[in-house]
Amino acid sequence: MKRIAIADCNNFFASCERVFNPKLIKKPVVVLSSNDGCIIARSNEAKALGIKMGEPFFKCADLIKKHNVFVFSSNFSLYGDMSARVMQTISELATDIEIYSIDEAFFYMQSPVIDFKTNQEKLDWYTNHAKYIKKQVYQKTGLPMSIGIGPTKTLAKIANKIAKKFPEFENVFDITNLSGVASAKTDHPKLDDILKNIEVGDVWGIGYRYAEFLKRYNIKTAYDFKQCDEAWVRKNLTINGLKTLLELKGTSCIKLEDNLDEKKSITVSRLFGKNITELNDLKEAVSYHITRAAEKLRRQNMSTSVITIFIAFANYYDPHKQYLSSTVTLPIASSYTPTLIQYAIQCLEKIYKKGVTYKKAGIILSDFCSASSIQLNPFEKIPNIEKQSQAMATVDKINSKMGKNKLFFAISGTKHIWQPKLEKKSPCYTTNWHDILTVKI
DNA sequence: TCTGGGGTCCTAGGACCC
DNA sequence: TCTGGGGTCCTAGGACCC
Repeated sequence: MKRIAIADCNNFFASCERVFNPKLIKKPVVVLSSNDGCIIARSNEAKALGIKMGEPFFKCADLIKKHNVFVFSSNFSLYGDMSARVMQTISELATDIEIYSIDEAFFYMQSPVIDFKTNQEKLDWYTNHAKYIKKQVYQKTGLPMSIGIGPTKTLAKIANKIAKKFPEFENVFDITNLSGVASAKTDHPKLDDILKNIEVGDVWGIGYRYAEFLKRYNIKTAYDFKQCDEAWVRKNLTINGLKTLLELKGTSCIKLEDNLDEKKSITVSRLFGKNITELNDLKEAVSYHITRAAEKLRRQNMSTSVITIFIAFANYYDPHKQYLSSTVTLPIASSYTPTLIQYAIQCLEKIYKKGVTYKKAGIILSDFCSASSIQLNPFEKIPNIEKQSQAMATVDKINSKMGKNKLFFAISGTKHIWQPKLEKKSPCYTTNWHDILTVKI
């Protein structure tokens, strides 16, 4: 039978930095999120120092200084490029690859080998083949990876955790091959032992909220969850929770997907460099975000018919509401920046409250259709789509040649007092502070 | 005009993932 | 306890239609 494997690169961003800088080998390395925010990747050495994932940078600055940790600002063009090479290598050795994130891919494995003595597939084939893939990726990219194998995506994810945790497995673990006893059966006692040692919140699909909820019912481990009543899970954790439960029991419910590269929505949002209160400043920010999103949309050759805008309060004056949002459905799908800005501003005006401070604005485009098949609405004034797309193509061309936002819409303004802090405060930890690689995305 | 039942669409919010 | 940004999916409730 087919196995599902999940491969992911160990400490991906930190490992990418290392590939091009041998000085970093065996040294603690961290990578920061945009806006200097927080730690988003750590090498094993940095983990060993107790630096936590997602920790705000300023909180661990002392620790970083003390242990000469190498700090990098994130460089997404580099990571994207490395990712493409990793995925290319895997796809040459597997069928039906699903690129799940920048550093993870699911793929199927099917043993071509039959053991003639027992008339069964050779169980070790999966582990050996995964080790081969891992080796190839390392040879071609210099990036270390781990691979977990299971009968379902959820169990493969658990196998992947084990592959990472116990060095004796050399970063490859097949949960369908426990002590050489057969295959994809999931009532193997050893599997239950594994699940008893996995916290329920560490199961793929069970997040912080559900984990807290389940703990109130004394469901603490993956094994406890596996014993739950299906109807109860369906009722309290929605259909997705039920799928997770069934997957733990060995029934595959979450299939591999192919064209994940066609986005169904596009979000652009940023915290402001400083809090703002004025409607005009919000308009500038929203227009700017819409402009960026529309560029992405056109690159996908899509038009959108739903725009959502949201603004987040700087202060929690209402614990139940941290932001305001408004959604509009366009009568005719569009990718024409001025049209999208016009609708977005209408939304903004609807929700804006005077006398409140805001820390963030964002926009979401959704419900796409192909730019060439826009449904016209007989009751609307028909836009000259041909002309509009020519105009946008020209703007896009100029901006891609001359630099982002060289040509922009007046409403986006020029003051940009809302813009995020750009000064990448390089804490000069002298000897170990490296030039930040900042590449325009 | 509020009397039954059924369906769809939209919106807001909540959960999850990396 | 959300620290940043970008995604997907599900559900409840209201509006509206026949």
